Amino acid sequence: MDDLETRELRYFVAVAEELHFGRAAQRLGMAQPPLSRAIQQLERRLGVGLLERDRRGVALTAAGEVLLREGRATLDAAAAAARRARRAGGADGPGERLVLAAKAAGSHELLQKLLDAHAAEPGAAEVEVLLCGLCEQEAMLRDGRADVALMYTPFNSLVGFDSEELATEGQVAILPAAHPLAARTTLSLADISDVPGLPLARWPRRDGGYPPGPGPEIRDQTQLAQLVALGRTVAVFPEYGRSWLWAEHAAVPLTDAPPVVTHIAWPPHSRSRALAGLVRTATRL
Amino acid sequence: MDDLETRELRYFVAVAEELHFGRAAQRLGMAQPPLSRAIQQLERRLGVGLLERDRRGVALTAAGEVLLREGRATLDAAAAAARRARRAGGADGPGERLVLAAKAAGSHELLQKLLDAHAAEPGAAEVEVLLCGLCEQEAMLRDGRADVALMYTPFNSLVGFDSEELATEGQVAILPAAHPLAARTTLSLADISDVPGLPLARWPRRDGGYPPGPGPEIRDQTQLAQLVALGRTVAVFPEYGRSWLWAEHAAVPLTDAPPVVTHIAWPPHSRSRALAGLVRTATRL
DNA sequence: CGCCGTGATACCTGCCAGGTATCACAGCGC
DNA sequence: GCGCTGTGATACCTGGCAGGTATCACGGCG
Repeated sequence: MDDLETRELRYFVAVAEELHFGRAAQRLGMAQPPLSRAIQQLERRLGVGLLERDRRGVALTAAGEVLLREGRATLDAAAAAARRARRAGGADGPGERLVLAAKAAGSHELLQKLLDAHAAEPGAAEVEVLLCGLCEQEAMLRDGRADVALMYTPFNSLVGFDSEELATEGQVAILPAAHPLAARTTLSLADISDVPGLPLARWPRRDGGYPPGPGPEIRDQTQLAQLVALGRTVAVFPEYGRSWLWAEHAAVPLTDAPPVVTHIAWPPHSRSRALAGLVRTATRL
Repeated sequence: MDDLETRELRYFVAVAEELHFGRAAQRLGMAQPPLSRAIQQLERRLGVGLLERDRRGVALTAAGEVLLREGRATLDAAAAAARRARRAGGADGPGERLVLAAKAAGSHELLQKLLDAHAAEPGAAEVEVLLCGLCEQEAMLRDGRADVALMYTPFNSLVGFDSEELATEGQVAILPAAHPLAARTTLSLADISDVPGLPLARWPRRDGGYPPGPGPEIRDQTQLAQLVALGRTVAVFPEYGRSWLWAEHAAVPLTDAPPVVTHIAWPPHSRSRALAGLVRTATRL
């Protein structure tokens, strides 16, 4: 059967995400009629209805859901192909360059040790560090902006990547130093989940949404630090968070929070010497 | 930057595989000049040389190698998107259908048990079994011909898939019943690797090539069975091979061959109820 | 009953993918 | 040396299709 063109997938993904032909067309920088036509053609070629148009917006069919998921993966793969090929050709003079994606709020100590150890290796590839927000490493690996990433389970998902475990650590409660609970030597999740006047901070889920609850929605570490210092919230955070604590903060170990495991992860089928070297260095730390 | 179209990737992959514009064009069902032009355009758009033309054939540059690997993955993803969407829409009447890929020469017992157990589950999805050759399950999962597969490490690679371990077993030497070694109760790899007049059969590697050596190149299990029965070769094979032995064959356990682990594997990010049910059934066997 | 806002249709046009014919060049047999 | 063959590149043309504009059909809503 004839293949899907990435153009068609781009169009479909835009419509499926917006659930609105007009807005999708605008986002794609084109007029609405050709977009409608393109989607109709796609449906005819696949022999399957993708969208349920009912005069008041648009809904995905089961087949549409599948194509949205697989289409996104395909577009990521295409973007990755372009980026990686471009990079492989651009800098063939000084040897390969690696792009390492890491959470900006991640463990500075580990990152520093990894970069130092790698730089000390003879013939090590140059490593560019790409710091990202809370959950973007996965997307960066998938679409080729990064070659390798530091990921933290259970926050990041390792599904679809190769990885090696680097370290395991507990989590702490980060709370205002002045709060009575800050004096405790250990806490449990139950202790901090229903404190009057000190709601539990809410981290974004993988889909970008937030779990329900009274606490503030956290977008980055700075914001969290400020909120805790102001006495407005308490948060669960990995041990390495101790390194950025303010005087107004206190960290108390949590006995029953799930442990956080740091992994180094990379796209499957990557077989470059530079990447292998960095991974080897990392596992030896 | 503007995306790559799958058309361009198809063209490039064809040329990169053939290393010959004329043959590639023929394979693509088009004339050579537009193909040359398309590749030139692609190189200009990426800003990177992909092929080294030197008047006597064509060679891949470093960037070309990268684009070949990533391009194949992208094309597989696109094919998978089309197939899975088509299937998701086609059979929405009787519930989801699953396509299970399994090696034709794999363990019949395990497959039978899995299918029986799954069929006994209430509300189980219909499972279509797709039997394939020696190493095709990976490609089938990647390009959407199958939804889930039984894979055998170390023969299959699990890189890029999610999987669960199902069983572990040893390997046996399969040799002519009349041969003196057939009388032994156990053997080591050293015992069978240099037997005069009985060379070791060579299995295909993952890239489709064969390791060097004097023994015959094996393409399927029937061929192997015939060769062993004729006294022409000895082969290393998982325990489950005992089920298809002929009277002319003997199987002797190998003490130092790597164990074979059976996994059930599926593409990452598959989150269908039907698949989850089959995997759950499999892990409970 | 007009008036939006939705997606679909009709129709036109310019671009580009692809075809044919040909070139430029390197090896090679004589 | 001189064709001959086989390589990829170039020149030029054409048809189809992607995309634009104008408009329709229709459902909610004041």
